[in-house]
Amino acid sequence: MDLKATLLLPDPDFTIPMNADLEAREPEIQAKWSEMDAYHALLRERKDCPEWVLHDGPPYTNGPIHLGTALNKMIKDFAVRSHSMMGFRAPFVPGYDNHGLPIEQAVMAKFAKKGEKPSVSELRAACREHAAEFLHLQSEQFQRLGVWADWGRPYMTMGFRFEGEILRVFRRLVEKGYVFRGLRPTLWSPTSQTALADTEIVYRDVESVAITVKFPLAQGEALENPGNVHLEPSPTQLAGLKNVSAVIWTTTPWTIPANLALAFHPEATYAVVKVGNEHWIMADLLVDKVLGQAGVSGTVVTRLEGRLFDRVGFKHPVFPRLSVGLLAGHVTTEDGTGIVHTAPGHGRDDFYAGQSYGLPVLCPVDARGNLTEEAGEFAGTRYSDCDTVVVGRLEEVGALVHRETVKHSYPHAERDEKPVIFRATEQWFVSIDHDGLRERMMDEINHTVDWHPASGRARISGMIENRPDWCISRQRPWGVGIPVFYGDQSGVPVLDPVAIEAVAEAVGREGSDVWFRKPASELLPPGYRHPETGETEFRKETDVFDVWFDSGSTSFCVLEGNVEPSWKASVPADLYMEGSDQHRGWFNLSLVLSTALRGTAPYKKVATHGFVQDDQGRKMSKRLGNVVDPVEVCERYGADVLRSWVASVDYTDDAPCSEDLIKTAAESYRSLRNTLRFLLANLYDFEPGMAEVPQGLCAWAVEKTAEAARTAVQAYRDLDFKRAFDAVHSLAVNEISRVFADAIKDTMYCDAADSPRRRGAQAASYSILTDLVRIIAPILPHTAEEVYSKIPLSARKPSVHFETFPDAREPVDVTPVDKVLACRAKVNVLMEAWRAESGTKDSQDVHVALRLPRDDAIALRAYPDDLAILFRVAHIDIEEGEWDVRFTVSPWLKCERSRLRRADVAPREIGEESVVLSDRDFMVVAG
RNA sequence: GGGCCUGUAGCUCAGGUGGUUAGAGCGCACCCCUGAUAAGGGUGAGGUCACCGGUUCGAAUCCAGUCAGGCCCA
Repeated sequence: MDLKATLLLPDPDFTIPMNADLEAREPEIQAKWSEMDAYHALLRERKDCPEWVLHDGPPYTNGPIHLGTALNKMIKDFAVRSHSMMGFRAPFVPGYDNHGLPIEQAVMAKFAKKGEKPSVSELRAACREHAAEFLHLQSEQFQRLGVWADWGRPYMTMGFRFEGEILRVFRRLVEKGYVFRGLRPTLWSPTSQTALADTEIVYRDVESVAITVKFPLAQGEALENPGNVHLEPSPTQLAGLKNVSAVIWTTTPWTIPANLALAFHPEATYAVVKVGNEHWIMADLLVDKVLGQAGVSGTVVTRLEGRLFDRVGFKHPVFPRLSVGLLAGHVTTEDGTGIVHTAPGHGRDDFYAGQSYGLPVLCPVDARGNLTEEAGEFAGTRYSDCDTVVVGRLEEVGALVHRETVKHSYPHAERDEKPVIFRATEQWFVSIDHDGLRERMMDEINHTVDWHPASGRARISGMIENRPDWCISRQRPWGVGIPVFYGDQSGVPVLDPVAIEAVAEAVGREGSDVWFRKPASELLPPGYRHPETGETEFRKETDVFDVWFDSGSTSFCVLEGNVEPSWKASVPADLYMEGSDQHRGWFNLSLVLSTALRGTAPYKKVATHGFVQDDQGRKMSKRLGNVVDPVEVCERYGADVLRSWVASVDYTDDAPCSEDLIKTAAESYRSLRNTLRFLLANLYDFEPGMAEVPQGLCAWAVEKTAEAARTAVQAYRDLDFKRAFDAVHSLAVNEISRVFADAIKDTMYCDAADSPRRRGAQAASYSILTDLVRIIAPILPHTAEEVYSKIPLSARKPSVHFETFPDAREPVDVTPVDKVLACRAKVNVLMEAWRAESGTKDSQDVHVALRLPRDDAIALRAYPDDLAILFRVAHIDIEEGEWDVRFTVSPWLKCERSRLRRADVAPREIGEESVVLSDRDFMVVAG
């Protein structure tokens, strides 16, 4: 007879297919989600729940997504989905960062290709279009990853209302007195009279005049002290020495008139060299080189540490002015003299070094590159002519040690290939020390905000402690115009909240183009008068905001709901989650604006992730050909496989990825999927409530699942997705597949359909499956949904993602079964050896005579299920005593139906046929 | 050059307050099953815990340094 037909085998049509075919299946599932508007439906489902807000940091819309942006959005999705399943109402509004130089340059390149020179408004329109194009592409790509978010209403920094709200953030800063105008060195093109960004610079080799110059030690004469710097006495080592000078070297003689300081390295050793009747100070390591170039000889009189020159007064070689000694880390002893001529108006290092000593930003060079009145006797000289004028004067006063011509690389403007200069220009700043802002930020960092990993605190506090005032102005066209008017005659800026609000309204309505399009008279309230000068004619600021001002404002523009009411969420947000580079970026500037205006950080917790590398720890780059494209992975393997990869790495560190690692992730995904498939395949004739979970192995498996669920939920709470996934995967492989699934097969297939034992095993499978599917849902949302849709549930939500995690129950003591399994492992090792020796292939043919200590024997005897099934053998005898195992080949017949050897297996008559069956199988078949 | 971080089996990762033969999953090898079958089960081989010192009765674990890598800055 056809015994196979009498078996209750798993139904392959009922369960999920083994071949996941995710690349086709996932888009179908996603289509269902968008059909039911799952994101909003879930928020409605949780409308009375406590809120948990992850505020999205906006990616820049200058290209398609890459693995890094994908990883970022996926772990955010893990966090949002898991918190929703913890019972929170967890909205997620995705955002995009649209303004800024990279887009502008990409667009300029397009124009250049066509040989066109766009006007500002044409350029801005093209930038907007470019940003919108990639915004839409990124949105599609993020959705393909399975990320749930308010995709229909994302925030974008170029949105009209968003732009208007940025201006209101500025207005509030002005009201509180944080905004000021100051000088700062920028790369400046004297030929086109404009500031340039770093990326618009190319470096070319040029020949420059390099000079070595002496700055005499100040000897108490009356000198102008530009920053009113508190001076320290000169080092005792110099006492009694005559004609002492610090020696510097520079390739920009035109910056000598702007010199305000001499920078020493605190840890370098400096030598005092007697040359004739003079004493020259220079780095010890460079003495030979400097003297050699100058063509003089000298002897080292003494040596001293650089730190001793802190705040020591020197004298400008030409002007009756102090040049103060200061300490700076950027000083090197590799070239020059080890003492750096410092002109805060003409160099970045110089500027910051000067800032920390309170020096003014002296910039005696105008927009065309000519020296100004501030350069005293040099006024009117073109900067490039200083090579002769200034150098000649230095020679005259006897300050010039040496003059040479050097070849070195020097910045040039990309557009006209002409040299550029560092020149301090007027810029807008946000003061970091106004109203104790810096201390208040430090307080938030150290006492209020939670950092994950904990090292984030140290990292950002170092940056906040040392950060200079924030320069928020950029001399660019693609951004939000800084809403400042200048009196047409006086040039006095208007920082008036009323005027700013008027612009904010117009921009919120018509977009930031309006600032560039309309004259001041149409932007200001009718009859507006300059608050200070009373003027009625104005011109507009041409600078735009630093893009970090845009994105730093999101806690106001998005979370406060002023731009879009439905975005309104609790502030501070529960979590910000971005790459660790954002300690300097978004976390930093968001903190500045929020603490200044709101008095608190915008976040309760900050989590950071590392960067994606290849599997050899190298950066991903097109050149190395080691780039993994997330969209391509979705098409070839599926989003859930990519998400498995994410869950397999420690994202707080750099994450390795490669084709091989994706394949590994796919394997681990398949093993989990197969366990789900098996559990589900045996539920085709089951309904919840048919049976309770029986004691023994079933109760054990259910408890192991509950344990894994507890671990996973705690891990989700800790944002430790790897631990959550590991817990589930390890359970599915070790406990469920290897033990439980294997042991219930006989019951499932061979018992009568309604046997209590079979229904009990189904009840256990059902319980395990419904737990598992919820625990994996945040990481494998498509697979969870697919399985969930097929489970014969008593109460069904519209989606598995509307469920909550399994409730934590009291742990059940399953140590008796653990003990049995430990014995099983021990027996397996010995049996493996015996089988090899005896040539017995199948463990199902083996009788085991097991002698073991009392405790173990009790556990085995108390095991309520079939021990032989669990051990995959024909029979087990148990006696107490010293550990010993004997194996023999079973003398019993093999049941033709269940393929088990048992004592009761014998030939039976069924109709005309004789079939070898066990009692159980005979009963089932004979009915 | 500075700040922060990382370096444990072929791969991805675990290894509170230092203490028995350093663990897991994947991969690999061998074997079994062929009623989860482009599946499943059993067993096993793999590690100078980056390197070099130090503290200690004892260090993957603490300290100093070196090397390599990453992010940010200079």
